[in-house]
Amino acid sequence: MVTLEDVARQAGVSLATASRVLNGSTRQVGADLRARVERAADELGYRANMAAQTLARGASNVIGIVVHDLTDPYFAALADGAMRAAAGEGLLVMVGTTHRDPEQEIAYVATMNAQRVRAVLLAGSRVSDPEVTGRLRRELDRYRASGGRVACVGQDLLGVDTVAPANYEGGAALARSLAGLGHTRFAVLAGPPHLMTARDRCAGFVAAVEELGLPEPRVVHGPFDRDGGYAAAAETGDATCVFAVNDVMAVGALASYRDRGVRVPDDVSVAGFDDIATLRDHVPALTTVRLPLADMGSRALELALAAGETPTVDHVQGEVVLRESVRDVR
Amino acid sequence: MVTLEDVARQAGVSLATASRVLNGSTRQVGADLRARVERAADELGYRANMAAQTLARGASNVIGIVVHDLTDPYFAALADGAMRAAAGEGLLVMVGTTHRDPEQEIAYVATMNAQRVRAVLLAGSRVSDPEVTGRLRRELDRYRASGGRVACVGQDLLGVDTVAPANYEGGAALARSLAGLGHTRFAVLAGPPHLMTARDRCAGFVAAVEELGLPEPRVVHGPFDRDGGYAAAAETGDATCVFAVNDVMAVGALASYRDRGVRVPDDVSVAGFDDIATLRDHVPALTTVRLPLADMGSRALELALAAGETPTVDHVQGEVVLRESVRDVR
DNA sequence: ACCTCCCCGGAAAGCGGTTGCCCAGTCTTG
DNA sequence: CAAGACTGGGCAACCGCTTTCCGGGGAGGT
Repeated sequence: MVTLEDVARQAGVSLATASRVLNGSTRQVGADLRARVERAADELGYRANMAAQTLARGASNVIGIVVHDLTDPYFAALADGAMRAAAGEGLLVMVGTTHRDPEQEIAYVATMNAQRVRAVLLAGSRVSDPEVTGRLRRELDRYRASGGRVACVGQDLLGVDTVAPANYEGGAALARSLAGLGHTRFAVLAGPPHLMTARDRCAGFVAAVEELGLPEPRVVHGPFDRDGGYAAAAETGDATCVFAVNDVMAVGALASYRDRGVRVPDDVSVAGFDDIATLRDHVPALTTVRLPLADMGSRALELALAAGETPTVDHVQGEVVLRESVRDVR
Repeated sequence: MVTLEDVARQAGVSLATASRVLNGSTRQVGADLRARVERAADELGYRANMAAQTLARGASNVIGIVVHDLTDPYFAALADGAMRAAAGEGLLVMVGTTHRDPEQEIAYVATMNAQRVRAVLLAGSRVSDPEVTGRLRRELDRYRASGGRVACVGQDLLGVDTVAPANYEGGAALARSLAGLGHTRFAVLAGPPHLMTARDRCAGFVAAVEELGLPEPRVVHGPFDRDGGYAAAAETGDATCVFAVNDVMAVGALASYRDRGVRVPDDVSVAGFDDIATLRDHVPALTTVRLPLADMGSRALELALAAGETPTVDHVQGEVVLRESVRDVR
């Protein structure tokens, strides 16, 4: 392991000079010494020890991102947006995946605190359990107390900078669009009852439907993933239009209908939420609410890095995208 | 920022004792002192500074993963597998995305070396440019010279532990299966010419076709992504069966045919490679070569962590999965 | 010719932990 | 009961780098 000292010795200069040459400094170093140091470093294959730099400088150039599941394209897109933004700032990214375990999320915040990362981004839905949220919040406070910055994508209930997708409004807008096509009997594949994102989307949808004076949608709960959508789709009764609270579930629902010989959109219309890029070529093309996921990720990083006294909440609107998975029944 | 010293002072013990209580050690500490330290740490909200620990211990508990693109489900699955394995070992993961820029890949290796990560996993196809590969290799050697471990998913040309999907054999097996269905006129959406993974899959396919005495497939190059597949599909001539060297391209090709009114599989059969989970509900269901991506990711981590004198190369076979996107023309 | 100021090099004090070593007290054990 | 074996606590020397402060020497001013 070659250290700065080795380089300095080989170059015949002091540690200070070598440090100034190799790792940036306001101070100038004479051209000849500078060249000597650079040559020595190159010959020896020197790489600065970042742990030492972090310790000495008291600040690291790493940020942390905590997501539920990288194989879920929703989080992948979010993470990618944040990582591009981070790369633009010269920051490295440390990623944690919780696989939807809130305890893991708390543990990751603690770990990233220990890493003294510059900022932590929490992506993914909060759960409604106040006890868990409280513990997470305490852990975040502890981190912020020592100078850490935090931003969150999802619900605004941690008292930190947040990029909040308009889940409720998106659900409502979608409901109005679908009703506009003449649908009256709706069902919602609502995901887990405690997951805020799922709940808000569902609630917005249901509220809008009722506001239009239409019959209350049947709400079917289940897991938030493809298989959850598949299973829940079996219980949509006589609804002519089904809203799955995310695209991945919607795709599961489509598969379920296909397997059972139910035609989409002829027999039943299906809509999702998120507009996942990987799923855009699905047949039938999925009606959905588009969220600018990559932008949301990079925006979250911006928020975290900006000084911000009082927490900013960025509401981002979704855009209803009507595609062939829904039928105009007027 | 609360330090160990603060905790020690508050607990009225020495630094050494506090360290032994809080950050594990072979040495025992008396029950009363232990309790005092723990209480103090909790009251103060102490979190060990990992940079300091890394420096003092001379080893970090972080591993690095370098992928091309997280939003590509292939890499997401690989990364997820590796991350699960890492979590099982109590390791944290630092992720770098190169967006297919080989220079970025080299830069990330340098950075992760600086971070003194325990191991680096390089996922994603190597390119055939020997100059770039040489520089990457030198950077890796530099890292390994200082005790770093490296494993790679893809081609075995860096002289490190490698998980090598049998791209050539997979392509060949697929060709034989398709020929077995009676197809004779093939085309290959071959991706970029310099990308090893794409090249191997294509080469295996072409070789098997020729070995069967069938006419040489038409090979169309283009980008390795969805749009590349879409564009290339326009140039498949009179082929009755088209092999896209990955699933994402295949989906692009399907979209292209759909847009042009070419029916799949009636007019043309389409096959991909990888068996991406997110795409399994695609219609028509994609014939492909299944790769156990998550396993490959975790296996790569294992290889990297194992002591291994001479580099191990793990060949992983793909499995042809016939689905509706190909037609039996016998 | 002298003084000041600036520029650049080096010595050394941290940054926040870990751990080898010494030491006092308590336990065995012959 | 003396002597060796443990136990558990603390001191202090690092780990590799940054940065403050000090000093020497050359340039510029008078």
